[in-house]
Amino acid sequence: MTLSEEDYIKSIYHLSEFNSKSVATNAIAEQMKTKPSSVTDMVKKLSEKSLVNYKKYQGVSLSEKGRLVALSIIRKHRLWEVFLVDKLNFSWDEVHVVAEQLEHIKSDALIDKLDAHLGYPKVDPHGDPIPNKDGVFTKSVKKLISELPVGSQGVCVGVNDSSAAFLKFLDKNKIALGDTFKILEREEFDGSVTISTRSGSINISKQIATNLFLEIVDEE
Amino acid sequence: MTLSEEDYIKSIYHLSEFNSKSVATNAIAEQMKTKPSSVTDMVKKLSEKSLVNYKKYQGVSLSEKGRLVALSIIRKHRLWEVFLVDKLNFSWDEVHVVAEQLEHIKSDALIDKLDAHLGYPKVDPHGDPIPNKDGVFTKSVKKLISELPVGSQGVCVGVNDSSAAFLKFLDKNKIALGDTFKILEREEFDGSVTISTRSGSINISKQIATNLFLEIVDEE
DNA sequence: ATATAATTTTAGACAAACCTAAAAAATTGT
DNA sequence: ACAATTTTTTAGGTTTGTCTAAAATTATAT
Ligand SMILES: [Mn+2]
Ligand SMILES: [Mn+2]
Ligand SMILES: [Mn+2]
Ligand SMILES: [Mn+2]
Repeated sequence: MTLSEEDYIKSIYHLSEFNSKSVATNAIAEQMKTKPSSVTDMVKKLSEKSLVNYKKYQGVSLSEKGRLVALSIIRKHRLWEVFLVDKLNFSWDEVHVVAEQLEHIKSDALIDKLDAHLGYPKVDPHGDPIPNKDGVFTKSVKKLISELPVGSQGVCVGVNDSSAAFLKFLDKNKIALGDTFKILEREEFDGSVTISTRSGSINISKQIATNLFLEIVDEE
Repeated sequence: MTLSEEDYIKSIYHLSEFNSKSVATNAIAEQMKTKPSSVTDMVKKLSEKSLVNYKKYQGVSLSEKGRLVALSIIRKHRLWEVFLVDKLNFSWDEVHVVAEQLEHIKSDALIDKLDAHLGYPKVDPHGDPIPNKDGVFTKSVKKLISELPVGSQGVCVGVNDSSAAFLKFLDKNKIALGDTFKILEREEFDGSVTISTRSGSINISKQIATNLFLEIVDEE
């Protein structure tokens, strides 16, 4: 598999991660920052290799084989992110671009040993699950703050957007994974939400609320 | 710089490391496992970029700019090798192929932090020096066993051949970097050498003797 | 010195991954 | 229903790095 093929496979995986339907050529082009015609070329090649299901004009979806390839790249990406943060002291907003390169290094022994060296982590620095060798991972029961009712309380376990801009914003506002938040109030007008934190309560915009995952704590 | 350009630059560096003359097209082709015509193409491109000095039919040599590029890749290669051996418990015969990929990862911050994480090592697992950021490294005063007179005593500090086959041979014969050897006898007939080790004395073939470096210990 | 051999370069092709422009198909609005 | 718009594909080209075969140059041997 070439680097480019791997990035396309990963892109298709992420685009179909939640809606499960087939992915549009234009959507892939946008995510990969290429032109739709380039996507068509690549999709044909991936189809030849039985990595995707493709019929002209009908969009594309990963085959089981393609899904496993995607998960093995995602496994590598996230393990490297853990390494960069835990061992090399990168901050969580810097690791994505580097992991984007490291994920393509080909060596099973390397990933096995890296996994062991890191103590078999289950999630990456952004709270995303790390699949095991066989592509198995536990999808945690996390919900976006924007989708939770007022009164909910939970631990912040992940971000929906892992752009450096968003992560730096969180750092600046002293919001980190592992923090416990309670949803105090939602403003119907603009969708902003007031949450309680260790250091008092703050109001976060709707955009922030749609990018922060909580794992609900039972309120007995 | 593309991955391929980097590998060519590194190859030219290694081929001119000791003889200092210009490097032949065929020599590069052999090392890179490509055809001479491919080398000519690439050498023209590198010449365009002022990374090498090249005149038709006259061979090629690195420019100062090219030399610095070579050393920065070698720095990355060797730092990754240290990481693989020291942190991930690879054996010294397994690391070269993986480092061959890792050396092309582009991130200055990554290499700086890796260097710090490893405690600023001066040599790689094969005894080869690690250049600093500016391409400076101390070339140690090591000599091949085959070039030393009988009676010399020194510490084994490096290998000339880092192929897995040779390194495994050394492991099997309990020869490791850091061991102290004394050259007891040289057989003129076949160039084999008898050396004393901790565990007695052994006879090594001329081929082995031309691939092991000693750093001479003053014999006061 | 000159024929022979080896080395190096050129010419022309190919695959991978991208592009632009135009054509084809699907979707949408009235 | 069907015209307009959007999406997707096709056709044809480019760049990078490779190849084979042939030509040019340099080195070697008698
Ligand atoms: Mn990538
Ligand atoms: Mn991540
Ligand atoms: Mn390499
Ligand atoms: Mn080495």
